[in-house]
Amino acid sequence: MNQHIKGSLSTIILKLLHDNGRMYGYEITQKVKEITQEDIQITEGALYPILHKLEAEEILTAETEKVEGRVRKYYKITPKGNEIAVDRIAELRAFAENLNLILNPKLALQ
Amino acid sequence: MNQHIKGSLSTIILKLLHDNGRMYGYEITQKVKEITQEDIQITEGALYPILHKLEAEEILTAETEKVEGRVRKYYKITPKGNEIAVDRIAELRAFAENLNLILNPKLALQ
DNA sequence: TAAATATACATAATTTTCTTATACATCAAA
DNA sequence: TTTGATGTATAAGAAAATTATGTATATTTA
Repeated sequence: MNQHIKGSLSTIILKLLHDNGRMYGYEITQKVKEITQEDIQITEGALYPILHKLEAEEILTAETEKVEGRVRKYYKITPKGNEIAVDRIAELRAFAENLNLILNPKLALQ
Repeated sequence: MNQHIKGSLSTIILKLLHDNGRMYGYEITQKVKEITQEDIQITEGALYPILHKLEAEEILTAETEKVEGRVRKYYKITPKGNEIAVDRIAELRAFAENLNLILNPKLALQ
Protein backbone atom coordinates (compact mmCIF):
# COMPACT_ATOMS: atom_id res chain seq x y z
CA MET A 1 0.00 0.00 0.00
CA ASN A 2 2.45 2.60 1.28
CA GLN A 3 4.51 1.67 4.26
CA HIS A 4 4.02 5.03 5.94
CA ILE A 5 0.25 4.75 6.25
CA LYS A 6 0.59 1.76 8.56
CA GLY A 7 -0.81 2.65 11.92
CA SER A 8 -2.70 5.63 10.54
CA LEU A 9 -5.13 3.77 8.31
CA SER A 10 -7.75 3.02 10.93
CA THR A 11 -7.87 6.68 11.95
CA ILE A 12 -8.02 7.78 8.32
CA ILE A 13 -11.08 5.56 7.94
CA LEU A 14 -12.64 7.14 11.02
CA LYS A 15 -11.91 10.60 9.64
CA LEU A 16 -13.60 9.83 6.33
CA LEU A 17 -16.63 8.37 8.09
CA HIS A 18 -16.71 11.33 10.44
CA ASP A 19 -16.79 13.72 7.49
CA ASN A 20 -19.06 11.73 5.20
CA GLY A 21 -21.46 10.10 7.61
CA ARG A 22 -21.89 6.79 5.89
CA MET A 23 -19.58 4.92 3.54
CA TYR A 24 -18.96 1.41 2.29
CA GLY A 25 -15.56 -0.24 2.07
CA TYR A 26 -14.91 0.11 -1.61
CA GLU A 27 -16.04 3.72 -1.46
CA ILE A 28 -13.45 4.39 1.23
CA THR A 29 -10.67 2.99 -0.95
CA GLN A 30 -11.79 5.15 -3.86
CA LYS A 31 -12.08 8.27 -1.75
CA VAL A 32 -8.55 7.86 -0.39
CA LYS A 33 -7.28 7.20 -3.89
CA GLU A 34 -9.03 10.34 -5.13
CA ILE A 35 -7.91 12.65 -2.33
CA THR A 36 -4.30 11.50 -2.62
CA GLN A 37 -4.33 11.54 -6.40
CA GLU A 38 -3.70 7.80 -6.81
CA ASP A 39 -0.89 7.97 -4.28
CA ILE A 40 -2.48 5.80 -1.62
CA GLN A 41 -4.26 2.64 -2.72
CA ILE A 42 -5.74 0.78 0.20
CA THR A 43 -5.80 -2.99 -0.25
CA GLU A 44 -8.77 -5.09 0.83
CA GLY A 45 -6.52 -7.20 3.02
CA ALA A 46 -5.79 -4.11 5.08
CA LEU A 47 -9.19 -2.46 4.86
CA TYR A 48 -11.71 -5.15 5.77
CA PRO A 49 -10.00 -6.49 8.89
CA ILE A 50 -9.88 -2.91 10.21
CA LEU A 51 -13.57 -2.32 9.46
CA HIS A 52 -14.49 -5.60 11.13
CA LYS A 53 -12.40 -4.79 14.17
CA LEU A 54 -13.93 -1.31 14.54
CA GLU A 55 -17.35 -2.92 14.22
CA ALA A 56 -16.51 -5.52 16.87
CA GLU A 57 -15.38 -2.69 19.16
CA GLU A 58 -18.73 -0.98 18.56
CA ILE A 59 -17.02 2.08 17.17
CA LEU A 60 -18.80 1.44 13.89
CA THR A 61 -22.08 -0.21 12.92
CA ALA A 62 -22.81 -1.66 9.55
CA GLU A 63 -25.83 -2.34 7.40
CA THR A 64 -25.90 -4.18 4.14
CA GLU A 65 -27.77 -2.89 1.12
CA LYS A 66 -28.17 -4.13 -2.40
CA VAL A 67 -27.51 -1.39 -4.92
CA GLU A 68 -27.59 -2.00 -8.67
CA GLY A 69 -27.44 -5.73 -8.16
CA ARG A 70 -24.38 -5.59 -5.91
CA VAL A 71 -24.14 -5.83 -2.16
CA ARG A 72 -22.68 -2.90 -0.27
CA LYS A 73 -21.96 -2.82 3.43
CA TYR A 74 -22.40 0.69 4.74
CA TYR A 75 -20.55 1.71 7.87
CA LYS A 76 -21.16 4.63 10.18
CA ILE A 77 -19.75 5.78 13.50
CA THR A 78 -21.76 4.93 16.61
CA PRO A 79 -22.46 7.57 19.29
CA LYS A 80 -19.96 5.83 21.57
CA GLY A 81 -17.54 5.54 18.65
CA ASN A 82 -17.79 9.25 17.98
CA GLU A 83 -15.85 10.22 21.10
CA ILE A 84 -13.15 7.74 20.26
CA ALA A 85 -13.06 8.90 16.66
CA VAL A 86 -12.71 12.55 17.67
CA ASP A 87 -9.85 11.67 20.01
CA ARG A 88 -8.01 9.58 17.45
CA ILE A 89 -8.44 12.18 14.73
CA ALA A 90 -6.94 14.77 17.09
CA GLU A 91 -4.01 12.44 17.72
CA LEU A 92 -3.55 11.92 14.01
CA ARG A 93 -3.55 15.67 13.51
CA ALA A 94 -0.90 16.02 16.21
CA PHE A 95 1.12 13.31 14.53
CA ALA A 96 0.86 15.09 11.17
CA GLU A 97 2.19 18.24 12.82
CA ASN A 98 5.01 16.32 14.42
CA LEU A 99 5.85 14.78 11.07
CA ASN A 100 6.07 18.23 9.56
CA LEU A 101 8.43 19.32 12.31
CA ILE A 102 10.65 16.31 11.73
CA LEU A 103 10.61 16.77 7.96
CA ASN A 104 11.25 20.51 8.18
CA PRO A 105 13.68 20.86 11.06
CA LYS A 106 14.11 24.59 10.50
CA LEU A 107 10.54 25.04 11.66
CA ALA A 108 11.44 23.25 14.88
CA LEU A 109 14.67 25.22 15.36
CA GLN A 110 16.35 21.83 15.55
CA MET B 1 4.62 4.99 21.61
CA ASN B 2 1.89 6.55 19.44
CA GLN B 3 -0.02 4.28 17.16
CA HIS B 4 0.20 6.64 14.21
CA ILE B 5 3.97 6.59 13.96
CA LYS B 6 3.96 2.90 13.08
CA GLY B 7 5.35 2.45 9.64
CA SER B 8 6.93 5.89 9.63
CA LEU B 9 9.47 5.34 12.38
CA SER B 10 12.19 3.79 10.25
CA THR B 11 11.99 6.68 7.81
CA ILE B 12 12.00 9.21 10.63
CA ILE B 13 15.22 7.61 11.83
CA LEU B 14 16.68 7.89 8.32
CA LYS B 15 15.63 11.53 8.14
CA LEU B 16 17.35 12.37 11.42
CA LEU B 17 20.51 10.57 10.36
CA HIS B 18 20.37 12.27 6.99
CA ASP B 19 20.19 15.67 8.66
CA ASN B 20 22.62 15.03 11.50
CA GLY B 21 25.18 12.75 9.92
CA ARG B 22 25.87 10.51 12.86
CA MET B 23 23.72 9.61 15.83
CA TYR B 24 23.37 6.92 18.46
CA GLY B 25 20.15 5.25 19.45
CA TYR B 26 19.44 7.04 22.66
CA GLU B 27 20.24 10.35 20.98
CA ILE B 28 17.61 9.59 18.33
CA THR B 29 14.95 9.00 20.98
CA GLN B 30 15.84 12.28 22.68
CA LYS B 31 15.87 14.23 19.44
CA VAL B 32 12.42 12.98 18.48
CA LYS B 33 11.17 13.74 21.97
CA GLU B 34 12.62 17.26 21.74
CA ILE B 35 11.32 18.05 18.26
CA THR B 36 7.83 16.81 19.09
CA GLN B 37 7.80 18.43 22.52
CA GLU B 38 7.51 15.18 24.46
CA ASP B 39 4.70 14.02 22.17
CA ILE B 40 6.52 11.09 20.63
CA GLN B 41 8.56 8.87 22.91
CA ILE B 42 10.25 6.09 21.00
CA THR B 43 10.64 2.89 23.00
CA GLU B 44 13.81 0.82 22.83
CA GLY B 45 11.81 -2.22 21.83
CA ALA B 46 10.79 -0.41 18.66
CA LEU B 47 14.04 1.49 18.06
CA TYR B 48 16.78 -1.10 18.26
CA PRO B 49 15.22 -3.76 16.05
CA ILE B 50 14.80 -1.10 13.35
CA LEU B 51 18.42 0.07 13.68
CA HIS B 52 19.63 -3.52 13.51
CA LYS B 53 17.51 -4.24 10.48
CA LEU B 54 18.74 -1.14 8.64
CA GLU B 55 22.28 -2.17 9.49
CA ALA B 56 21.70 -5.72 8.21
CA GLU B 57 20.37 -4.20 4.97
CA GLU B 58 23.54 -2.11 4.72
CA ILE B 59 21.54 1.10 4.74
CA LEU B 60 23.35 2.05 7.95
CA THR B 61 26.74 1.26 9.40
CA ALA B 62 27.58 1.42 13.05
CA GLU B 63 30.62 1.99 15.18
CA THR B 64 30.85 1.68 18.91
CA GLU B 65 32.56 4.30 21.02
CA LYS B 66 33.06 4.69 24.72
CA VAL B 67 32.12 8.18 25.88
CA GLU B 68 32.28 9.20 29.53
CA GLY B 69 32.43 5.63 30.63
CA ARG B 70 29.38 4.53 28.64
CA VAL B 71 29.19 2.70 25.36
CA ARG B 72 27.48 4.42 22.48
CA LYS B 73 26.78 2.89 19.11
CA TYR B 74 26.92 5.54 16.43
CA TYR B 75 25.00 4.97 13.23
CA LYS B 76 25.39 6.68 9.88
CA ILE B 77 23.90 6.21 6.42
CA THR B 78 26.03 4.30 3.91
CA PRO B 79 26.53 5.62 0.35
CA LYS B 80 24.21 2.88 -0.91
CA GLY B 81 21.81 3.65 1.91
CA ASN B 82 21.73 7.31 0.97
CA GLU B 83 19.74 6.73 -2.21
CA ILE B 84 17.26 4.60 -0.34
CA ALA B 85 17.03 7.15 2.46
CA VAL B 86 16.39 10.01 0.03
CA ASP B 87 13.64 8.00 -1.67
CA ARG B 88 11.96 7.03 1.57
CA ILE B 89 12.13 10.55 2.96
CA ALA B 90 10.46 11.80 -0.23
CA GLU B 91 7.74 9.17 0.23
CA LEU B 92 7.28 10.21 3.84
CA ARG B 93 6.95 13.83 2.75
CA ALA B 94 4.33 12.79 0.20
CA PHE B 95 2.53 10.87 2.90
CA ALA B 96 2.58 13.89 5.21
CA GLU B 97 1.01 15.95 2.43
CA ASN B 98 -1.62 13.30 1.82
CA LEU B 99 -2.38 13.22 5.52
CA ASN B 100 -2.94 16.96 5.47
CA LEU B 101 -5.32 16.57 2.54
CA ILE B 102 -7.28 13.90 4.37
CA LEU B 103 -7.36 15.86 7.60
CA ASN B 104 -8.32 19.10 5.87
CA PRO B 105 -10.69 18.03 3.12
CA LYS B 106 -11.48 21.59 2.11
CA LEU B 107 -7.94 21.85 0.80
CA ALA B 108 -8.60 18.83 -1.38
CA LEU B 109 -11.99 20.10 -2.54
CA GLN B 110 -13.33 16.77 -1.33
C1' DT C 1 -20.14 -13.33 -27.32
C1' DA C 2 -16.21 -14.06 -24.69
C1' DA C 3 -12.90 -11.88 -22.00
C1' DA C 4 -11.42 -8.25 -19.32
C1' DT C 5 -12.26 -4.69 -16.09
C1' DA C 6 -14.64 -2.51 -12.35
C1' DT C 7 -17.38 -3.05 -8.46
C1' DA C 8 -17.95 -5.29 -3.84
C1' DC C 9 -16.93 -8.16 0.21
C1' DA C 10 -14.26 -11.68 2.74
C1' DT C 11 -10.57 -14.40 4.87
C1' DA C 12 -6.58 -17.51 5.70
C1' DA C 13 -1.59 -18.14 5.97
C1' DT C 14 2.44 -15.96 6.37
C1' DT C 15 5.33 -12.30 7.52
C1' DT C 16 6.37 -8.11 9.64
C1' DT C 17 6.19 -5.07 13.30
C1' DC C 18 5.17 -3.40 17.84
C1' DT C 19 4.44 -3.85 22.92
C1' DT C 20 5.87 -5.25 27.10
C1' DA C 21 9.05 -6.93 30.01
C1' DT C 22 13.41 -7.94 31.24
C1' DA C 23 18.53 -7.71 31.50
C1' DC C 24 22.91 -5.55 31.93
C1' DA C 25 26.00 -1.52 32.78
C1' DT C 26 27.72 3.34 34.03
C1' DC C 27 27.21 7.86 36.07
C1' DA C 28 25.15 11.63 38.74
C1' DA C 29 22.20 13.28 42.15
C1' DA C 30 19.32 12.99 46.17
C1' DT D 1 22.38 3.90 48.69
C1' DT D 2 18.73 4.25 46.04
C1' DT D 3 16.74 6.62 42.27
C1' DG D 4 16.97 8.58 37.77
C1' DA D 5 19.28 9.38 33.60
C1' DT D 6 22.14 7.42 30.11
C1' DG D 7 22.97 3.52 26.97
C1' DT D 8 22.24 -1.03 24.42
C1' DA D 9 19.93 -5.42 23.73
C1' DT D 10 16.55 -9.13 23.19
C1' DA D 11 12.76 -12.49 23.93
C1' DA D 12 7.80 -13.60 24.17
C1' DG D 13 3.60 -12.45 22.87
C1' DA D 14 0.26 -9.56 20.44
C1' DA D 15 -1.14 -6.83 16.74
C1' DA D 16 -1.13 -5.58 12.12
C1' DA D 17 -0.05 -5.84 7.22
C1' DT D 18 0.96 -8.48 2.86
C1' DT D 19 -0.17 -11.66 -0.34
C1' DA D 20 -3.06 -14.70 -2.32
C1' DT D 21 -7.25 -16.49 -3.06
C1' DG D 22 -12.37 -16.98 -3.37
C1' DT D 23 -17.02 -15.47 -4.45
C1' DA D 24 -20.34 -12.59 -7.09
C1' DT D 25 -22.37 -9.04 -10.30
C1' DA D 26 -22.22 -5.35 -13.87
C1' DT D 27 -20.08 -3.08 -17.56
C1' DT D 28 -16.97 -2.45 -21.16
C1' DT D 29 -13.98 -4.01 -24.78
C1' DA D 30 -12.23 -6.98 -28.26
